[in-house]
Amino acid sequence: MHSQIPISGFAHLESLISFIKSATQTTQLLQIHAHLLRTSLIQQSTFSVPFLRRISLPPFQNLTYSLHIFSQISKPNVTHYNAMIRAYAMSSHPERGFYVYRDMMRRGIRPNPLSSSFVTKSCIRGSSLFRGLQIHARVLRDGHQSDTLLLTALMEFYSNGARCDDACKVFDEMSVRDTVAWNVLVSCYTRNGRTRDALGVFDTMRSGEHGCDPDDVTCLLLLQACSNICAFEFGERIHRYIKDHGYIHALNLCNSLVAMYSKCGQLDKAYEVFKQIPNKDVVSWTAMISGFASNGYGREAINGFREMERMGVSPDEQTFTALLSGCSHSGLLDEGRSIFGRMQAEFGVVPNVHHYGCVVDLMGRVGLVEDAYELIMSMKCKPDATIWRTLLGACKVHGNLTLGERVIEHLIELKAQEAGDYILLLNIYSSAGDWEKVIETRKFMKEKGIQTTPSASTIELKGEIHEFKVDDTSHSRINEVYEMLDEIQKQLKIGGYEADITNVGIKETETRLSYHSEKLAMAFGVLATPPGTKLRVAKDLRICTDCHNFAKMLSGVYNREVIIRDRTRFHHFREGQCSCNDFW
DNA sequence: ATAGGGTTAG
Repeated sequence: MHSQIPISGFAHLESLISFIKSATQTTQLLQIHAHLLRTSLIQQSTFSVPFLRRISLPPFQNLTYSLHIFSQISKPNVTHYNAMIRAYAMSSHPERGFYVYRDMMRRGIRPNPLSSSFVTKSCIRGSSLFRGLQIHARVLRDGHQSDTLLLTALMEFYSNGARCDDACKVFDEMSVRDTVAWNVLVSCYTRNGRTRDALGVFDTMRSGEHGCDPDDVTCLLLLQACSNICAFEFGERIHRYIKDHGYIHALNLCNSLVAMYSKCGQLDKAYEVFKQIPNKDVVSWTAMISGFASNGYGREAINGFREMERMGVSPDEQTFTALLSGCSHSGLLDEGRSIFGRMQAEFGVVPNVHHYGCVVDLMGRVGLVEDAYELIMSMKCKPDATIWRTLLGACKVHGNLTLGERVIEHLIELKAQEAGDYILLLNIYSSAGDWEKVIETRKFMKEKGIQTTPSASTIELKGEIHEFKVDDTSHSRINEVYEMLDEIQKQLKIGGYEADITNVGIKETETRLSYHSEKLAMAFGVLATPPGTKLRVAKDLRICTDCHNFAKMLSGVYNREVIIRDRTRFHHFREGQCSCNDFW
């Protein structure tokens, strides 16, 4: 035995507690356990609760042991129960926390706010909606609705179940809101697709009489939100806030800043932050490489990788995903293949679906669609829907009808076919002139009730985010936008633009042409900004050929730089050209 | 008296 347990006397009891709290080895725990049993101190929650805590939390997390201790306590009180609920909530059987909670009430022990807070956690981890609702009802009945920490847990619960409105309701009814509560609100908004509302919190949380200051976590969450919708100016504001509040030395925030600027198409800004990070880790390097890659600078991504090697930082899975995607976006076939080969041999990174996906994209891009198919079939890991979709996209570009049909079969087998897949197939048929199949597929889609989900595009103007969807008329200046769009179409026609009729997404509605959301966003940009202003649009799906042509023409005719970030990459339009070589 | 929270940084 390395250290001795304090034997007796009141003064020693305190050191016993600290001994429990600092125990790092199982032998120590067993020793303490024996002592607690011998002295019957185990019956006192002062000792048994810290002990339970110690063994149920990392590094031990020994649930069997926790249960054993719990059974040796003759009259467990609330705190004992709480410790057990918590242990279960954090275990791989979170739902058992609820059983303990119920058992506690059966024995006539009233749960306190802390019990409810832990059991809510167990519902979150176990995704048990109904039980969570029961707990909320009980919390209200027990009059615990003024406990900020408990209500925060309940917000998380609703946020986790995609019930954003309920989470907001809990938040609204909170009497005291601290920074953590606000952070949960931000996280709730971003996780449930309400990015603009998330950004709005940055200002609302500071105003009002009980205002809270955003902390490092808030900044991290908001930077993510900015990345999602290309909110560059907003991102800059947060960057300033980070500097002003002394968070600039936090590595996670710096890495997030690099990612945010990259995802807003501002590589220079990303690099500026990147080069000032003193202790760059894998994440920093990967963020930068990924920034180069998605903005179409495949060579720079590869150079970045070399530099990273020189600095002695070892790459991981995600570094290679970034690198390979850079190769595919820039059409660097040989480089991509070489990296793919070195990856496992030199760095011991086993290729995953994403890595294969990039190589498939790379091969598909240069027309090696059959080879890409063979590669997918030879994979050790199970092909996912995305990789099949990548190949389907390549089939569309190269007009490979038979392979396209085979790929759809695989998607059907995975039960993962989406509207977009059929749209691609439709496009393959229509560009091949096979109208019979077009009609057939359309009919099939209608029968199966496959509907196209309207995609959204956002554009930021003076820090304010404007969102557009197809046929969406909710924007306050929508009529002007449509007028402007008609005007632009007219101008572009003079320049030789023609709507791509092989594209199925465009249809006439009763009143006006139906435009893709990115066109609406661009038109709004032209309308609402002075001539020459750069337009930055973010889109949640991939841009289509027609909109791509439209943007190219617009950048020339209107002399505007346009940046569109779609689901997979950036398109920098300038003087009638696009930086990408995405087969358009 | 004892006891609690938010972030998969790429």
